[in-house]
Amino acid sequence: MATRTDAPTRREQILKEAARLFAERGFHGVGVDEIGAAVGISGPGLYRHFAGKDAMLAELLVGISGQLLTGAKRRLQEADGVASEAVLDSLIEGHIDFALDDRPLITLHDRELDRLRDSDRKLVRQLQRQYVELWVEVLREVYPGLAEPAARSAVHSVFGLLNSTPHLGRPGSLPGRGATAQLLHRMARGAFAAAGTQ
Amino acid sequence: MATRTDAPTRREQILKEAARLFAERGFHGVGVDEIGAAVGISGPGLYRHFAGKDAMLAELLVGISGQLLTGAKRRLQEADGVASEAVLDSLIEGHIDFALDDRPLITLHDRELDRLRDSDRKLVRQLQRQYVELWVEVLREVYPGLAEPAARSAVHSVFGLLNSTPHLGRPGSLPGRGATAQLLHRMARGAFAAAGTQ
DNA sequence: CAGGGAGGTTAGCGGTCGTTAACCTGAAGG
DNA sequence: CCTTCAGGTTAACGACCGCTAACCTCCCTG
Repeated sequence: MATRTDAPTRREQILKEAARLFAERGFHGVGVDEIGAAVGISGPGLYRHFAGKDAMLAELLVGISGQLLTGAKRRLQEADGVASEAVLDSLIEGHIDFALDDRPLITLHDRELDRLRDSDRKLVRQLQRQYVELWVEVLREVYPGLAEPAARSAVHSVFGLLNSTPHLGRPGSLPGRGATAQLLHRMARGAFAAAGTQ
Repeated sequence: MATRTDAPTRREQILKEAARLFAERGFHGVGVDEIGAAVGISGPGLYRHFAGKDAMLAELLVGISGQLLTGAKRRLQEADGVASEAVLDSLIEGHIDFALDDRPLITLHDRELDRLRDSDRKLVRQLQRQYVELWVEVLREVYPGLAEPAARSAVHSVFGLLNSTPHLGRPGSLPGRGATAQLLHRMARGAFAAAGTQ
């Protein structure tokens, strides 16, 4: 884990605030002036850092999809030779960490995809598909009887389950991050088990 | 089941098309001219049927929440004296039917709530909360060991699982409606079981 | 110390969008 | 047969929004 200690760049500040605002009010519901104000500059000032409002969304969505995929690939590589069950657990854990720590991004991820330029959307879709296929492979190792279409549906459904964290109330009304993560993990495994047996 | 056989009113046509468009491109991403064109009239023509664009969204969201709650109450009443397990199954079945048959509405339901006027949003939230509480009660009858906060989290998560249907590809690439419904049902039960035991 | 680029500012343009105004039309009712 | 009204139409207004233009001000560097 290469933890960042240096201060975030202006670009990163902007992306973070833009993600929050987009998640709260939707891409079209947020003006560039608001995004600028959130980082203490005027709206047009943003154009020193991004080609346009679309470019911010694109960078966010490509970034999320890429991060998820990269993280999953790393987990798979690290767990070479390990039991499939443990790999599946590792994938679930990674996704939960992401869902709990980057709620706005998780929200955007499946909500504003259609607002992207064609080329960006295709890229994001491709990354997402790879991520799903990776899960499907591991899942079918754990449950060999599971047909591929059913496995894909099961993976999408568990993503829906894990990505429900934004609906779980503000962080604080929850029983605590650890307990929530454990609950989600158990439920995901339970859902997969129910999909894979019978 | 009081199946409608008469032709849909103009209002209903508009609501249906508006729901589809809002789900596809977001509330702010759709213009009134487009909604009008979808039912064969001009944009301003809509104002003979609705006070404004906001009013369409409000009616959609209030309608969804009300329908879900009403359906759930009916199911609970019909199943008086029946085992809690069967009641839970009935709730799940009802929610799945809704998610599979009214995908655009399911999408809107948790996506565009913040675009509502304060009073409408409060109403929708109240209906949603009642719906959740109803599930929580039944769930805790089936799994008495489950604490209330955990039960609420579990219910929200299972909603996320069931509401993932829009991500499962167009209806046709699926293994068939019946099979999909069964898979979702099994996974929901599996997730609840995992939440409720240990 | 000159100069140049990075990173701001404000003013304003062009387009879009929700909404209103004014007008039209066909069918129903007395 | 005249009236009324539900349900349309087009034109246009005002607001907002993304983006560009033009300008300013540090700070770094040769």
